[in-house]
Amino acid sequence: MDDLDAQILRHLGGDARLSLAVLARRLKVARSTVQARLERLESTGVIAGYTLKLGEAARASRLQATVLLTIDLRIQAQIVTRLKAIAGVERIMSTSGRVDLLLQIAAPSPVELDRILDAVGEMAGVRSSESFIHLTTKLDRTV
Amino acid sequence: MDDLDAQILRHLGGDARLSLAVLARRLKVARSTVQARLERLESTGVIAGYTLKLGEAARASRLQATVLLTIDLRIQAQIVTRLKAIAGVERIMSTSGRVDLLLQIAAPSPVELDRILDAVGEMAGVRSSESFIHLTTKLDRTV
DNA sequence: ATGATTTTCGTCATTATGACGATATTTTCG
DNA sequence: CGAAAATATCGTCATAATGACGAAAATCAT
Repeated sequence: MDDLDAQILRHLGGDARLSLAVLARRLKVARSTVQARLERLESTGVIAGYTLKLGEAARASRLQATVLLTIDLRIQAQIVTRLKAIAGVERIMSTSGRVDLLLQIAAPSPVELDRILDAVGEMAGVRSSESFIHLTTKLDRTV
Repeated sequence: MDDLDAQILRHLGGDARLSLAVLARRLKVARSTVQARLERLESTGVIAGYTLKLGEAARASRLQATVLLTIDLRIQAQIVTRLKAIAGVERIMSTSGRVDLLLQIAAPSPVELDRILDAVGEMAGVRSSESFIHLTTKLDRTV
């Protein structure tokens, strides 16, 4: 993970569909160098994959929410497994702090979001849940 | 936004570096059709961009945190502007619920993370802040 | 220093891209 | 309904990018 790797990550973080050839010209190295570097970054698990960022036009039909959960930690693994089985659950993180798990949820409609939030809140082992519905995204420069 | 568009989004969501040609073969339409569709999805703002997902190998050297803020809503715009100026702030969302803003923060070290959290917490107009440091990512199928 | 290992480079055959005119399909409205 | 207009899809060029791989350069260990 030297400077060249970092630059590759930064450029692809900005536009993951950049061609190897263009990237190589920008970084002023041979195309095959970038190709080798990228293969290594992928195979060593530095890069987990490539995805797209939806714009406002698409987010309009997508309600999102963040949920804080405190749970019975003895059955955390079980809870995580059951959360994964819910389609709208997009991210699950364990945290240090007042809560144990942090979820990010997406649903196509308020009704559906409500259904998911209920399902999560009433799951066995979930002691408390608090949810925050996303209104507008003011910034998103997620890597 | 018909079914073909949705399929294009789904495939590129899974792997944003798929070539147009491969994508077209998978969807069994002409490559130029996918090309035209994709150009439209991009120009109409359905797709905001393409980015990469970092794997555990890269996340190891990246501390992340979620922060809940209640603020003086009269100067929300100003606060958002100042938050954007902080390098580690990756996402800012306004929310309905007990808090006003939800931040996602990333830093290369605990010291740096602490510095950012302090800077945010002591910002003028911020009434209260609560932060949750991410320990492990149990699931990430963010679109 | 020198042999081993890793990294970078150049190049070939194959495949993908951008551009665009030609069909086909859908929409509009008399 | 049915013809004109507008969209969408397709096929096909010339150009560019990719994957593969051997050769040259740089780095590392002893």
